[in-house]
Amino acid sequence: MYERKTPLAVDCGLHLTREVLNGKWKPAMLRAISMNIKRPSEILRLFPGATRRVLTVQLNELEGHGIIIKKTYPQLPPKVEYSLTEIGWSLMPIIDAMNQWGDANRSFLENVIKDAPKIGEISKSTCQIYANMAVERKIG
Amino acid sequence: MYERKTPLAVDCGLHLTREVLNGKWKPAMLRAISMNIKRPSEILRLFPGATRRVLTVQLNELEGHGIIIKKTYPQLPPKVEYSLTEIGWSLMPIIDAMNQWGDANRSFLENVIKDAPKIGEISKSTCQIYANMAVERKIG
DNA sequence: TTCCATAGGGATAATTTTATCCCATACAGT
DNA sequence: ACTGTATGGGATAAAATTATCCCTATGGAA
Repeated sequence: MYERKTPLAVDCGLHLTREVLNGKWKPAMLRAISMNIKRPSEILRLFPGATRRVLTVQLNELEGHGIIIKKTYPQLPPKVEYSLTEIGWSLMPIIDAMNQWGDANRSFLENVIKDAPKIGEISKSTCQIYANMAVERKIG
Repeated sequence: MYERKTPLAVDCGLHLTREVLNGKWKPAMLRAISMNIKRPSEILRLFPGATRRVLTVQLNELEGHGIIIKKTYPQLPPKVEYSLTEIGWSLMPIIDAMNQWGDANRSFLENVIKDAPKIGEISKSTCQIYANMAVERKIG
C-alpha cells in the first residue's frame, strides 16, 4: 500500500470526513451502491470517464475504511457485490446534499468554473440514471 | 494559473460540488469564515498545520468560484476580510454535516484510518474554538 | 480456437495538489 | 537599523492522486 508521508490532520471532523470521501469517484460510487448498482462491472459502466483501476482501488479504500462491504460469490466468472455498511448509509444525506447543491447551482458553477480550460461531459446519461433511481430509492 | 489537462466531469452535481470543495483546507476555511474568522492572518493562525501559501491559494480559488468575497481595506499594513457569498452560505449545511459526521464517528474512523502510517494531531485547539463558535453562530 | 465478460492487481507515467523558500511593500515598535 | 505584522505571489520540490498498460484466472459463445 501507499505510505503516506505527511501526517493526517484528524483534529477536526471535517478532516476525518475528507479522508473518507476524498477520491474522484468515491461519492458517486457510494451513491451508485446506495441505488443498488453494486457489482463492480455495473459501476464501471456507470462511469465511462473513470478507469477500471481507479474504481477498484477506491472501492478497496472504501472497504478498508468500513464504508462498504464486499461480498464475493464463489462462482466463475466471479461475482462480487458491494453494499453500504451502517456507517456508509449514514453518509448518504451528505452525499445527496452535495449532489443537490451541485445540481441546484449548476449554471452558476459551470460559469465560474469555465475559466478552467476544458470542461468535458463525461456522461450526461449518468445523471439521468441517477435521477430515475433516486425516485425509486425514495419509493422503495 | 494552472492549466488543467484532464477534462472535468461536470455531468453530475457531485462533481461540481467536488470541484468547489476540493482542497485540503477549503471546507475548514469556509467554516472559519462563517464564524467570523475572516482575516487571512486569523485564518492562518487557526490552522497551524497549513502553509500560508496553500491557504492564500485556496482562498483565491474560492473567491474565483464565487464562494467568498474579498474586501481589501486601503490601509497599511494591509487589511483584508473575506466573507461568504450567498452561494457560499448555502454550502454551510453540507460543511456542518461533514463536520458532525466526522466528529460523531471519530473513534471508529480513527481506528480504520490508523493503518495509514502516521496520524498527526495538528491542532486540538481548533476544534475547541470551533465548538465555542458554533454556539455563538446559532445564537447570534 | 479466438474473443468476451468478470474480477483483481502490479508497475510506471502523468497530472494535480501541497509544501518550501524567497522576495516585495510599508508602517510601528525597540 | 533591525524586527515584527499584514498580505501577496513567483519558482520549484515533494507528495498524493489518477491514468495507462499489461498479466492472471475461468467458463461460455461464435
